[in-house]
Amino acid sequence: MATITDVAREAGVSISTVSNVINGTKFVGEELTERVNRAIETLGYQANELAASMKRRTTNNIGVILPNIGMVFFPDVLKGIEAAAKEHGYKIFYFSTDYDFEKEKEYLNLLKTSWVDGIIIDSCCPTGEVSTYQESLAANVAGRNVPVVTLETPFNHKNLGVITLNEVKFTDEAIEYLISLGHREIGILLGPENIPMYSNNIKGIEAALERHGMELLRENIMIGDYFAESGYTAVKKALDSGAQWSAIFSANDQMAIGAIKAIKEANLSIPDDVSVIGVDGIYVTTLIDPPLTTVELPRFDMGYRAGNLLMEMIQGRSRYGEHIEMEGKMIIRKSTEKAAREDWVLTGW
Amino acid sequence: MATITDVAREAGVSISTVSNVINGTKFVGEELTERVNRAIETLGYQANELAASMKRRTTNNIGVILPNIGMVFFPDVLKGIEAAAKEHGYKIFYFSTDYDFEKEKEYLNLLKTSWVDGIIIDSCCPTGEVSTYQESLAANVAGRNVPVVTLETPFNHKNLGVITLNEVKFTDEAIEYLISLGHREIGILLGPENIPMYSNNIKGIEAALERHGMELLRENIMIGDYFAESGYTAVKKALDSGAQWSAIFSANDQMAIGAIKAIKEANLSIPDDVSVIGVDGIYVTTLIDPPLTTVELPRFDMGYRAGNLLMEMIQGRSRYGEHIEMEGKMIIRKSTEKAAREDWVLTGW
DNA sequence: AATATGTAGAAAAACGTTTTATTACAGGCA
DNA sequence: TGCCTGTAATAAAACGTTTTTCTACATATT
Repeated sequence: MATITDVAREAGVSISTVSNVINGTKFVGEELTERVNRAIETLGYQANELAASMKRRTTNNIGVILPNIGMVFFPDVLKGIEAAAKEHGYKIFYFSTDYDFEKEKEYLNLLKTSWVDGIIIDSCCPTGEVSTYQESLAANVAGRNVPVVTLETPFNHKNLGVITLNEVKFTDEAIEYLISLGHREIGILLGPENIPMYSNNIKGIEAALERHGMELLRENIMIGDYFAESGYTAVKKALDSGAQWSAIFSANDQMAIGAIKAIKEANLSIPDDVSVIGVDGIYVTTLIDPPLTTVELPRFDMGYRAGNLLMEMIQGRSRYGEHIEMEGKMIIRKSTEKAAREDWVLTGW
Repeated sequence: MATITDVAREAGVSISTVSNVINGTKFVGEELTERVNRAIETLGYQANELAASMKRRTTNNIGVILPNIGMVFFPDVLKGIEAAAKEHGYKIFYFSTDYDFEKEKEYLNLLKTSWVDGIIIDSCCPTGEVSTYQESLAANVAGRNVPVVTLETPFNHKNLGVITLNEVKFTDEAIEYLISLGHREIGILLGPENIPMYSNNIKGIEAALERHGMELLRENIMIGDYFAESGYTAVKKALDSGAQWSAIFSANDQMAIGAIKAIKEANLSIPDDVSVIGVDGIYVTTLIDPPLTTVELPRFDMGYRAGNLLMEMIQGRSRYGEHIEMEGKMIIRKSTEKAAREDWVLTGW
C-alpha cells in the first residue's frame, strides 16, 4: 500500500504539499499539483482514512442502533437514515439489539470509543428506566461530544435530538374510530409491556374509552412481540377461551395479520364479525384479504429526519434538544366495519 | 478525553506498560497492574480505537453491501451476518445499493480505503459483466488483502469466498412439481433480467420443461422487481390481456403475494383456477389465504455462514476460494393443486 | 568472580495522516 | 539599495496508539 510519503517521493515534493493537493487545504502551484496527481495515479495511492480520521478527530461515521431489522418498521427507517447519511457523506455502523437492553447498552458503549461522530438509537429502554437512561445518554453527549438522536422513545433533554411518533394520539384516534363504528367490546393487542410504545398505546386507548364512559379491562389486553406469529397465538388463545370482541386494535400490522389468521380460523368473518385495525401501513396490508385498515407511519421520513437532525448536530453543533413529533395517519380499508350489534340497533334487524 | 499518556502519568509508569496491561501483551507485575487499573478507573480512560486500529492495521470492522433491505430476503441475511460478526467481535458497516451497480462499485471503492478488514457483498452485478467484475473483485483481494465473500452471485475464483443458492435446481424442482400436478400453461414471474438470479431461474425452468417436451415461451414470462406491487401489476396486466395460466411460478414470495391479489381480483380462485408457487419462505406466506406453497431459502444461515467464512478468511487467511452452495427447500401448502384439466382427465368429471 | 541469561519495565520508533511553524524567495516601497 | 510583506513550499510537530529496542538489575552458570 502506497502511503503519502511514497507519493511525495515519487512527485519530488513534501508530504504537506501532497496533503494540500488532496484536500485543497492550501494553494499549490500548477506544476506541483500536476506532479502530485500524476504520482497518485501511478502509485494507485489511496489515503489511509484511519490515520486521517484520527488526526482530524472526525470519522464521518454514524452509529445506528435498532431493535430488530426483521420487523417491517425498521428497514424503512434504516433506509431513511441511509439516504440522509449518503447526502452528507456519512457511513453507517449498524447494530441490532433484539430488544435486549443489555445489548443496547453494550453497543452504546462501543460507540463511545471513537468510531463514530454521532449515534441514532431506537432504544428498547424499559419504561421504568427511561429517565435515568435519558440522563446517562445526555451525560455522554456532554462528556464525549458524540451527539445522539433517539427514535420513538419520548426522551426530553436539551442534549439529545429526539424524534417520536404521536403514538398516544393516533392510538386514541384509532380507538375513537372503532367506537364511532359502534364497537364496545374491543380486543387490544399490544407489544411487550416494558417498551415505551406500550404505555403510549395504553394512554391513547384509555383517553378514547374514557370519553365514552368506558374503561380498559385487563382481560381485553393481549401481549405479543410485534411479530405476526405472536398476534396469531395471542388472538387464537383469547378466542378459544371465549373472548367476544367485535373489534381488535393491534399495535402493529404484523401482529394484526396474525390476528386475522386466528380470526378466520375461528370461522369468524372480517369485518362482519370482527373489525381489525393495525398500525404501520406496511405494504402487504393492501394485499391481504380484506385489506387492512391501519395507521400509516412515516417510517422512511422518520429515519431521514433523524439522519439530518443528527448531522446538523454533528456539523453545526446546533439543534441540540430539538424534539420532532411525527404524525401517524389513519387509512381506512376493508377490515373495519360498523359493529353488528350497533348495526342491528340502527336498522331494526 | 484522557489518553494513554494521561493514564501513564497518573499511574507513574510508561505508556508501554499501560498498553501491556490493557492488552495483556506482556507480563506486568502485580503492583503496577493495580496502579494502572486504578488510573484507568479514575480517569475514565477509554482507548482511542482509531489510533489502535491504525497501528494494528486491523479494524475489526466488516463491510456489508446488500441490494435492498426493504426486500424481506435481506434483513434475515443481515441478521445472520450480524450474529457471526458478534461472535467474533466484529462491527458492521452497512450499505445498500438499491440494485444500482454504479452505487455498488462506489461503495466497494470506499471500503477499500481502510475502514474494513473484509467485505460481504450481495452483488447486483449485471449478468453480462459477471466475469470482468469477478476479476476486479479478486484482483482487489490480492492487491489490498481485504477478503471478499460474495452472496448469491455464482462467482468462481480462488480469491473469493462464495455463497450461493441452488437457484437452478430449486427452480427446476418447482416447475417439475407444477408439471407433475398436470400444469402445462405456466406463467413465469421473474425479477429484472440483468440480475444473475434471472438467468438461473430461466435455466431451471427450461431444464424442467424440456424434460417434458415443452419449451419456455416468451409470452409466459413477466418481469417484476421483486416487490409485491410489481407482481400485482405484472399479473394483472397479463390476465387482462387474456393470459390463461393454470399455474404461476414467482421468483420470490413478495411478488407471489402481489400475483395472488391480481388473480383474486380477476375472480379466479387459488388453487382451483390458478396454482401459485413462490420462493423465499417469508413468514406471511403462512398467513395469507391460501397459505403459499414456496421454496424456503436459508436466509439467516446464508448470512451466518458468509460471516463465518469471511472471518476465517480474515483471521486464518484460509478458506479462500471456498464455494458453499446452499439448498432451497420446497414447502407445499394450499396455493398449489392439481390442474383442473388433468384432474378432469383423471377422474372423469 | 566474571560472564551469560532472563526479565520487568522504560524509552523510542513507528503507523500515516493533518496542521503548525519555518524557510526562502520574489515583489513593492521608501 | 535595503527593508518589509506576502506566499509557495518545506520541515517538523502532533494525533494516540502498538511494537521494537534498550536498560538495569537479578539470577544462573562456569
